[in-house]
Amino acid sequence: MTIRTRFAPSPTGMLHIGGVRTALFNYLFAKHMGGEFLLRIEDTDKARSTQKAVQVILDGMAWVGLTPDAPPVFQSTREARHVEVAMQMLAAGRAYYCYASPEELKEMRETAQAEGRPPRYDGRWRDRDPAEAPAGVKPAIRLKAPREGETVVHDLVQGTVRVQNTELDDMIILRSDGTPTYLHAVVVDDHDMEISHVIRGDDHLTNTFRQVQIYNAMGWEPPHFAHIPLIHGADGAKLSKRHGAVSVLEFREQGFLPEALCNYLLRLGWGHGDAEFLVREEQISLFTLEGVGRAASRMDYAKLTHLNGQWLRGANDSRLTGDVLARLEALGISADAAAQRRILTLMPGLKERAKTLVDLTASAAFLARHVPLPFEPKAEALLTPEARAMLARLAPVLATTDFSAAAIDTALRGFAETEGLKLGQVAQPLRAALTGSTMSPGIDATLAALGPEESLARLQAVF
RNA sequence: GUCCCGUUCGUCUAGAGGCCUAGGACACCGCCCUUUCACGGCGGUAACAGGGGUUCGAAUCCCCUACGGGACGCCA
Repeated sequence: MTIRTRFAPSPTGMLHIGGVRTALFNYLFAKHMGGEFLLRIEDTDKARSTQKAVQVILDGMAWVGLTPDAPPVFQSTREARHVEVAMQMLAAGRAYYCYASPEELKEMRETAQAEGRPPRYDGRWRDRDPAEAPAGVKPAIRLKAPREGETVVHDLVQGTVRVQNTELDDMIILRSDGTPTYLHAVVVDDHDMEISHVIRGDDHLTNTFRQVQIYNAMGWEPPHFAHIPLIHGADGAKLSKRHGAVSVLEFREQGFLPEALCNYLLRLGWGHGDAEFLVREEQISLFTLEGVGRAASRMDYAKLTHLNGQWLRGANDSRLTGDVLARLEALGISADAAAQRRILTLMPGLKERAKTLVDLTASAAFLARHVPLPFEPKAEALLTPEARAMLARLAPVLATTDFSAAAIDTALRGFAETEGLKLGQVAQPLRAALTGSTMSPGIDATLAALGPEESLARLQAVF
């Protein structure tokens, strides 16, 4: 049997980070098993679904590198099939028309709650002759669920979970307007798409019992289920906007690399020994559902940030430079060809110090600026009259070097010695004059990246 | 209210009856490295929710309690 998983988001306008994790688990499981990963857009709620919202999902998936193995399936295009299956169930006596009004249903729920019973449909049309149907009322179609025994789900994460059938009621599969309900559509689609493993958030666990009943009614083999815990915010409550970023787009804007985000999301609720830093290939070979925890885990932005720093350090310099350039542009700082070269040259030193692309951009900005440099207060303070005089003596010394990092380092050490200064006493004012800041990559590398003309111009500006 | 699920350092986790004096990572605190800031290195603080069993022996198995989460729509 082919292993086939799917990620089935509804287009609500954003791709939630919890959804990304669900998608990642589906993807890794499928790849680990040598199977396929599919995408299904659950756009049956016409009011909420827009082409733009769909695009957000597709872009987000592409960004995190979770490419489905087939074009996405749009649930809205499958309505006729959902109806067809409902009709088959009706014909087979596994479903029935229900003419109960919304008011009746509301009343049913309220009295049940008041009596301490679970709020359930009482099955009043289950065995009634359709001839008794009230005139002019369009019926919904309900599943004729078993009333005795229990329904069992062998969940690959949660273990065997069973529920008494008396706890379940006859769910609606087709609304009175003829449209399928979500629970029904999902079952039909998963069956038709030949999904072997349904891996989804554990908020769907209780839905699963009802879905299994549909499989049973149709005589279909249900897929394997794996319900993974949800992600919570730092306070333990369901992750929401007040906890910080939740949409993948926000993480992208905040300067996180997709690799880092995926790495973090994987480690959230899944572990494999002491492994922390994992590239996609390792993720695929190591991922199993047995490693998935059963408890919800809390989002920890600090750890994500740390991981992002690690990924940043390992990232390709020209890739990072490209991103930094785009971000500088967005900040209104345009980098000419020379500035672009400087950024690329200094990138190894820059990325070592950054945690996010936002940090990285901020630390690279000085390379694109021009002579009246903006100075941070601390940098300004370093440029005392004595320091400026010292830099004036230093400039000609530097000018004699070939401006390689090594030559600059030698020259600086020699200069400090003749001046009777510690290296730091030379380097810090120098750094301030060149960068406008008190921190930067090594001063030798910084000088080398800036080049002789620009470096000397910046020094002259503070004499 | 009813049903379902869960509970190891602050957080993410390792741990499948003796290897646990409970390991790693983030965060935090020291020290080292050092031209700044980072990185890196070394060290430290810090957890088996509580109570009963079972067993020679329990973080690991069972029960109860507490707490947390989820689900109970003609939403998805």
